[in-house]
Amino acid sequence: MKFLSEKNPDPCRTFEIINEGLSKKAVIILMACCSVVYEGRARSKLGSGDRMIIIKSDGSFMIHQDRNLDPVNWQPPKSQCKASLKEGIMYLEGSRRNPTERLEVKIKSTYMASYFIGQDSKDLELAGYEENMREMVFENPEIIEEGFRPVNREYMTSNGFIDVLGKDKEGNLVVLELKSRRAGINAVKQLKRYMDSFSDHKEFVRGVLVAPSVTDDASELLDEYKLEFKSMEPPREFGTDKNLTLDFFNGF
Amino acid sequence: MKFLSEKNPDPCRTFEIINEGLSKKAVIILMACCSVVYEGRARSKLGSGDRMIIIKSDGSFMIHQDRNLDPVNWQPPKSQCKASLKEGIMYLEGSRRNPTERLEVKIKSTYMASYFIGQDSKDLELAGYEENMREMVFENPEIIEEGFRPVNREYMTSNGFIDVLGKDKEGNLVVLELKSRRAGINAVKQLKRYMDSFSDHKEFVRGVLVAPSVTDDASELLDEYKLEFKSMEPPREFGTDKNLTLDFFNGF
DNA sequence: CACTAGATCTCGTGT
DNA sequence: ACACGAGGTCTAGTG
Repeated sequence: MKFLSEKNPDPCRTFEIINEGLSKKAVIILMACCSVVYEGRARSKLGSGDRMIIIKSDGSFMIHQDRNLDPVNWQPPKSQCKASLKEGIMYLEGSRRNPTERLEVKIKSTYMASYFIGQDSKDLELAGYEENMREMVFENPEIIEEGFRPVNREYMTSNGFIDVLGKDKEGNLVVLELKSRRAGINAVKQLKRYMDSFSDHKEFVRGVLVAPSVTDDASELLDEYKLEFKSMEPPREFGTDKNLTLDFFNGF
Repeated sequence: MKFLSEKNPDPCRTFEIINEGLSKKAVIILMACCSVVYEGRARSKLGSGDRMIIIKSDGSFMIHQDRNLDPVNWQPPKSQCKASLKEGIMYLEGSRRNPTERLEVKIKSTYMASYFIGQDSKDLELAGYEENMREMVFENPEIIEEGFRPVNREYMTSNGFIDVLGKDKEGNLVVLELKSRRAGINAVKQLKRYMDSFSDHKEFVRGVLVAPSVTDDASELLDEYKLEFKSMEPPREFGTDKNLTLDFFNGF
């Protein structure tokens, strides 16, 4: 990895380092005392304080305080970033169109200015999502109940897409609503709305909420609507190489 | 601001710097080649690559790649973070309970290790939200229409909270659904659901979607449901000092 | 380009 | 602690 890092650079030198980093498509990291204004989808201002400023090579621009996961101000990937020096003071501007928005950072003093050019080709492999549950239901329908057969995934109704539409062993239509986390009343209402789009259907239609667990009020609402609940955890195997899961915390 | 930053520290020195930063409740920043595994609400693994690792003083823990706004792996505020050295290799672990989850980072090599102890007491001031619209409607009801009087905010129905419930000059109940941005069909459906909870009401009830604009399909749906639309921009004044908005981009 | 729906959403707020 | 709603949500996937 190529990188440059300097401590307590003056505004002029900070300006140089940032421009060098921008032209090299590096990841830029500043620790600085700064104030921020934003105008675009909303509008915000942030008074003076010590923060971390990050500009990534894809145009992502973030200002992080010493608290919270989320940046206090930011600009999404592909935004234009440029530095400027006015009357000896450094400004950073991130802007984009569609929607039009602008972020301006006034740098009072810089404690550290750095940029990094590294290698990172690997993407995250993930498991434990609703999508994985859907796959599992199609691969092994019996986990819903004996005789269950999935028919459609992402079945379109006037009230949105049904996660899984299937039939039980009696031939009744079954609407599945999948949630990878504990389901609340909104999940039940969502399922109910899907059920409503079958209100003109002649035969009986079952609705089943499939999730690891439900909240108490959601459970009551299920009873009220005569809907069912099936407890299921989202599968946690990685797609490609199942052996990876055997020594998950050792062999990485 | 107090800080320490070293280039290319060996694993042992990296270990020291991180422990120093943790004990001082500093913000720690590492640039390192690392691999990551996560297990908790979901499960993930990330192969080797150059990344930025941030540990904030509130326990927030993030691994950022050179792309995207969001960290590729993370642990929320208040999680426990500790470093360890096994057979000359540095590991970072972030963990918490409720839900139980664990993030482990294996550090192959460190390009830079730093920690910072700064001052930042300022919080973000925001404007341009639904809440501000609601305030505006209560302070100046005539902007909805002549004779309009707000009665309740956050009025509870079986289908959720109504943004603003009021009466028009004829005494008819009026349900307002506020959106700070262009409203789509979901906003109309939401308003429709609120209207449904008044279906047993004897008198006529009006439903008005209040937003800067609506999408075409939302407009059609409004007609179909016999609901109204009132164009309104969210206010963009800051709560405390309205003068701030006059020279928004100058006086910061 | 828009629109949809999920997320280790995060974050605040109310109970 | 839990549940719920809003977000400058972000992000990936379709049409």
